[in-house]
Amino acid sequence: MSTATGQAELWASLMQGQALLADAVSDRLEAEARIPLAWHELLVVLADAPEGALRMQDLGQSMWLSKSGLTRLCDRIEEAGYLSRASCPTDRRGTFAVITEAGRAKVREARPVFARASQDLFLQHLSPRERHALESAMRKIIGANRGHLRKPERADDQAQASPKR
Amino acid sequence: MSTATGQAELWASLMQGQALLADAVSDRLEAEARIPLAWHELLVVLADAPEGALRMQDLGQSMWLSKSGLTRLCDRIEEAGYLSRASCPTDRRGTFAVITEAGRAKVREARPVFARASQDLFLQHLSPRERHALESAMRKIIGANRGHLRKPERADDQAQASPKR
DNA sequence: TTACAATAGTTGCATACTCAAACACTATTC
DNA sequence: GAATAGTGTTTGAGTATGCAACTATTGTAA
Repeated sequence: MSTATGQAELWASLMQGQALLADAVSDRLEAEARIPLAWHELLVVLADAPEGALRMQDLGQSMWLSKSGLTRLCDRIEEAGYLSRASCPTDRRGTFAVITEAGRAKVREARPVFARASQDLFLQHLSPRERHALESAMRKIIGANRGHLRKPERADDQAQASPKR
Repeated sequence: MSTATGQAELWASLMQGQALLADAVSDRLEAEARIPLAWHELLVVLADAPEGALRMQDLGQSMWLSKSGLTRLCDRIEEAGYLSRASCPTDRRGTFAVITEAGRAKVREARPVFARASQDLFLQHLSPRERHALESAMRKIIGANRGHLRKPERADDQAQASPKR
């Protein structure tokens, strides 16, 4: 019977908790490793990629950002010296984002900070059961809304797409 | 055995799922009730307040926005005619945000749309057990990070607060 | 009652993001 | 082998947000 009001509260707790958590981790990363959370996320993807290099397009798939958002994020990171761009030899439209040595050093510095923050501010407060339940629930939500990915640029799963306002 | 890599994935699923969900609900609200999610959230708070009126400050506590963010959000909603400002008679520094009749009408229109979207895109995919687990987990996270609320303006729970960058 | 600190709200500036249009190439087709 | 359509990335314009500084008002204290 706590279902009537519980709906709004479930929504609120998810929205607020995620925001609060992201914010707390972000601040800690910024304080202890002097790097924004988004930079860290991008650089980690890059650092783990084969040559430390990825096409913008591929990077975009991991990054949950619009194309232009990714371009500008890379601009900023590049300006800070943590990545550089290289044009693709086989397809000269393409651009590679390549992590620099400074970028790798920053990742080495930041990754444990992130892990610790995530542990302290997040994982530590959940039992293994809860972690599992949370991940399972979130996966279902992701699955249910997968079709909503606002990336009209990726033509793959765009069958009969309506223009959408 | 999925605990080692699972940490990163748990984080990712929470971040991505929340974003995807908020986005999907937001789009639906915009499509079916022609109102942004943030407006809906603010107007619902206002509609449920005693006289349909709340001090900016009190609104701010429910809204998860900085003071300036709230000011500007109210500016936009006011310009659309869904709320109006009234200065407080007893404390002339204060401003009330008051929902207008148009605002109430919009809330009547939007609230069921939101409820349906929330049902379809979110609640429907979770069993009662999962809902409970999700809310419990998120509450713990909120509790653990409560001290992080980036609102230095509220002096209440700021005991020994360090300046924080 | 003048001075000083605290509070409520708004404004200027800088940042980050999206959409849509532009640009630079590549692939296709006649 | 030009036109045309399609892809990959960047750029331009508009919007939302936060921080810090500012205005206006209230409370406190000499």
